Amino acid sequence: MPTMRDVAKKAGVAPITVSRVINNSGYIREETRRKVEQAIAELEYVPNSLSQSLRFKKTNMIALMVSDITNPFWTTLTRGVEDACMGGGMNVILCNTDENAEKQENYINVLLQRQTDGFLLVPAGGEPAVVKRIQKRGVPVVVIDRQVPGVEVDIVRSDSEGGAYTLTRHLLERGHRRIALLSFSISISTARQRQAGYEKALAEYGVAIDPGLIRHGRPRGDSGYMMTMEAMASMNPRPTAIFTANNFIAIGALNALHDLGIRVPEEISVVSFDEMPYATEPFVTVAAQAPYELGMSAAQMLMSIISGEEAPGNRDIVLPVELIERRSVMTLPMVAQAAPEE
Amino acid sequence: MPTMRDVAKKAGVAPITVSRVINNSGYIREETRRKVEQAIAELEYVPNSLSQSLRFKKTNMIALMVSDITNPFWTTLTRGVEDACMGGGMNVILCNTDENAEKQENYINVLLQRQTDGFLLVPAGGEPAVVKRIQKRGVPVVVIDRQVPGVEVDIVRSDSEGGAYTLTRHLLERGHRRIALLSFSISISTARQRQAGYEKALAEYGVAIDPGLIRHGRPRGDSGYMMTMEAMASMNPRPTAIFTANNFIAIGALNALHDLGIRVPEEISVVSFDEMPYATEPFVTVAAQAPYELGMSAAQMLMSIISGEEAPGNRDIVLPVELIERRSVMTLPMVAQAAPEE
DNA sequence: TCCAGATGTGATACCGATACCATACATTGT
DNA sequence: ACAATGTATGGTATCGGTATCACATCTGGA
Repeated sequence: MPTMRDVAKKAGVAPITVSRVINNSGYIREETRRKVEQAIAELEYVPNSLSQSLRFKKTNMIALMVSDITNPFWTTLTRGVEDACMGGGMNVILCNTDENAEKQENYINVLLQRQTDGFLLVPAGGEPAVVKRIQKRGVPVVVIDRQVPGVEVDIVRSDSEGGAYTLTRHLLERGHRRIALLSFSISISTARQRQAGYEKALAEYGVAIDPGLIRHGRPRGDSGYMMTMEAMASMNPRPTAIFTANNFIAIGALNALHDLGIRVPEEISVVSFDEMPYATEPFVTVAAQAPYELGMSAAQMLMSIISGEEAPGNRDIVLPVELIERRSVMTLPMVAQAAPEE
Repeated sequence: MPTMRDVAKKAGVAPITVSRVINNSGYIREETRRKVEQAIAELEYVPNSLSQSLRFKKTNMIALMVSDITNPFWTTLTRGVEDACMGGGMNVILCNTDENAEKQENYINVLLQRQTDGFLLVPAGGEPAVVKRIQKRGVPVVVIDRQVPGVEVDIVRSDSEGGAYTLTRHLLERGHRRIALLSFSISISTARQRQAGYEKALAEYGVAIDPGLIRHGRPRGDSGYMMTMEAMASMNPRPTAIFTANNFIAIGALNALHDLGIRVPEEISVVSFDEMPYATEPFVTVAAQAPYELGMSAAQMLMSIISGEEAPGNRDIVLPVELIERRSVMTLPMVAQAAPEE
């Protein structure tokens, strides 16, 4: 690994002159530049950015911490972040927390030591302490997807409540009254907000909230499968529709229903939050977030905070969610249905 | 951001003493240790690993460059790499090349500048130059998934040829003779080897290879969709089975068949390389690779090369592929079939 | 002719942590 | 009593690149 000094020796100049050639700064005679460039080429010299980062106190790296790298929602978001950073000359360090606060803690420690310029954080565990710890070090943070209570921080997220409201209402309008909600831990704000949207729509239709129809597992396929199995066995009478709070729960639920021989939508309707891009045959009616745009705008905000263009604050950017109607919802025959209370 | 000097000043000692406390090296009086530890706690001091890396010429970072981060195959592999590195105290930088040689080149430049300790590379574009360039700098590389011609490098991959042979034979045994192969660019060695396995099985059954049944697109869903649409329109007579060379092509193909109203397996059989973990209802017979193990063993090999336990070489580790039989293959009625030429 | 400014190059110090050597005192053995 | 060793701490140089200041030499205008 040749260093700048090696190049300088070979070209017969001082190291600083090599630096000037590389950075095109200051005055350089044409002949000197030629000599230096030739030495660089011959040695295949590559500058060491560790020393540059040390000098400038700037690494041009930002960390993106997501909760589940196997979920296309997060990888699509990652693409948005990458594309936004590409332009800004920033590099993205992608970290997978697995919704595990301890893993998240470890990553943050390592990344702080590495002098990461900024954090894009999908906070695991819903603990405000993590965010505060980063902020205390003076490192910019933008939170993605979730709200964190009791911290002043910029957030970019989707309209969970609105999307859940729309989906639930979509079911209510088609005659459904017993709607199971298969969700994940309410320590995550999106789970709370999706439940709030569900309850708001039910309330508008004068339908009492039945806690027996609500389950909280984890946002993963196996959990969706188990919740569905359990729900179909224990919910009596059986719900006419299932609302799953994310894409992976939906996939698990569909697998469970298939294994139980319950047909969708003939015997039960299914709607879900999140798009399911890898479904072999997308047929589920969903409230689709815009993960790419989410990543893009969060990254842009973080970069402009890092560069000082914008001050850190407590912005709350909420991106809209789109209802995509497919074939997983059955309209029930009208039997003495209450009108909405509007 | 406090530095070691700040801590030293606060504790009334020299910086080197702080270093000794942190690293538990040399002799420290108990009282001095206490003072230093208190100063560290009060200032919330975090050591700067840039300077450590600069000093030790070791960053404890390895780069993992995969071709498509939205594909669960690669994210599962990534998990294997992460888990292997966790133990070795290594951090993983995940990069997504999108099968794009230029993007790959950029990442490698940045990572070389950042003094990355080693590379786990899924080479895009099949060019040996990339690998050589890294090796020339003395940075260890382990190639994953693909062979690179004309380079001495360690490789960890799956048995593409064997898996394709098994799948094709599975179809042949069930009476299929017109088998379409929907694959991706033969600049990628796995595409060549899967095609070789397909052709080997056909040859054993005395079936002539019909180039009209073979398509080369990209390993993505949209490409699978388009190839299938085109194939169904142009292949005459229509093949009785489709062999897709990876999971995303399979998903695209299934979507296309669904849109064309062609039922699987009643009207056409489908087999595929790679597991499809997010299928709502996994029913395709596949040759499943073991991506987690692939990542794990590649990472372990790289780490032992970095630590000097093993020397870099040209090992070729080939992991077996498992045939998982599901419901996407129909046994054809036996009409004057040639016996295999064994 | 002489000086202001442009042009071209180098020496030194610094970013933050630590290896190496030096120093100083305490303890032990002979 | 004194060397040998153990204990405890600090000064300095170093990793690789670059900002700052210093110092030449050259050019053009008064």
